[in-house]
Amino acid sequence: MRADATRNRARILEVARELIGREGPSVSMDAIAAEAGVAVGTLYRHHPTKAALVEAVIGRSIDQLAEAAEDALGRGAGGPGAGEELARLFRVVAARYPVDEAVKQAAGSLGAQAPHPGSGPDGGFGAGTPELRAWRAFTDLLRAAQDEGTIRADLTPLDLLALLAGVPTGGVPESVRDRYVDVVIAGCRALGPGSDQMARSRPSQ
Amino acid sequence: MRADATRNRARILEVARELIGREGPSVSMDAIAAEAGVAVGTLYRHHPTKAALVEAVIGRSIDQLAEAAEDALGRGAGGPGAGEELARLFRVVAARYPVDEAVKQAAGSLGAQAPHPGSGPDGGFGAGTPELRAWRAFTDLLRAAQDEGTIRADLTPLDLLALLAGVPTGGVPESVRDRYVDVVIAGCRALGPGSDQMARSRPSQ
DNA sequence: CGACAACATGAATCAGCGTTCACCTTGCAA
DNA sequence: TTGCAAGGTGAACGCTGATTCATGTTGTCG
Repeated sequence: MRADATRNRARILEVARELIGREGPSVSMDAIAAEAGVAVGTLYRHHPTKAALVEAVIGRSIDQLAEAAEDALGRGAGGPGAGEELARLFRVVAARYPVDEAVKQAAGSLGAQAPHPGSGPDGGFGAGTPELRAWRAFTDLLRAAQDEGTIRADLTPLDLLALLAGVPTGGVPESVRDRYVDVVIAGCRALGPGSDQMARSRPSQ
Repeated sequence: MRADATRNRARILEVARELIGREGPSVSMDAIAAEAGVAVGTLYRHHPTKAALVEAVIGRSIDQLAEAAEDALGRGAGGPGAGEELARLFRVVAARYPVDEAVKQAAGSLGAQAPHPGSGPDGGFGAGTPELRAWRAFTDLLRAAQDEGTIRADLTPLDLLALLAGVPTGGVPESVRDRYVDVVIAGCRALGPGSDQMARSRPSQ
């Protein structure tokens, strides 16, 4: 593949992500092309259709989300901090999401589409894809938090994604957004006895 | 006003609400007109623009939401059941929302748009509108729940609307949806014993 | 340095959608 | 019953935006 092609491919994805995040998935191909400094035709060389481009952007974002989960797992695994790491992860992702509305919607529909009963351990991703590795981290982190009793046991990874996606972020000031995240995190905490202990473990950001 | 005009006006609103709920605010005016059994021109006779039509639909929905709140207030006022009534209200509304995605978005952006500091007691509605009466019920119900210590004191009515709007409902089976509502409600509950201090720092309407 | 395949260009095409308006229909008051 | 204004109709217009493709440009390999 030619060098300029690779460069353009990267820049297109980057610009597309920013514009889709800022103005929603309805940005025109022309706008993306202009911002990227290429002609529309170039967009179509790398992505057969607009839907494909959007999908590529979303895929990359979900990938990054899962990688952050892998990081968190690395820090919180084995120890008692799984729930805390999950909360931190929520904050990080939510903070990044304001420029990423489209991804939110995608994540939400992920939770909607996947057949909850038998979605399997791979979350619907093909075996061997880079997503799979990171997705597993996300799943494992959740399981660890549930095992230690910090997070409600009846929540699936997809539930978490969907809930996270539901946090209203569009145009909301940071302080308010944090409050929303707080609420959702608090709601994910395990109920019943012992929950007073968790009151103390409020996300210390 | 002629009889058939009134009939059409009602039918248009009804159909518009259903279609917007089912397919999002991007349904074409032609589709609405066809489903309602009228010509496009008739739509424009009653609503000067598409945005106006959508706004009318959304307004009616928010109105109904607030009226349900008034009901709940009637049952839970004065007594210790304010928080419980609020939870019930959440469930009712969330159950109705699956056919009402557009309203969700609108409610969410409501929370986003309103200048949180000084949005006043009327939630942005004009004085004297039917919305105002019902909106107040919603506000009062929340305040009652906060005073009795059931709901976090730092949540405003708009926050509740936004959070409620955030519950993913699109294509989600009822059982899952209920779980999501559970999480959000749980998150809205007042925190541990030491947190009642915040009651005083409630944003003053 | 060629030469060629890969790549980029952007005007043209096609489709959908909001909106308008000149022209019929019809409820209803006189 | 009749007149007519309120109401309804739907083809036409203008615009936006996705997609194509004939043509021009440029990396890169021998």
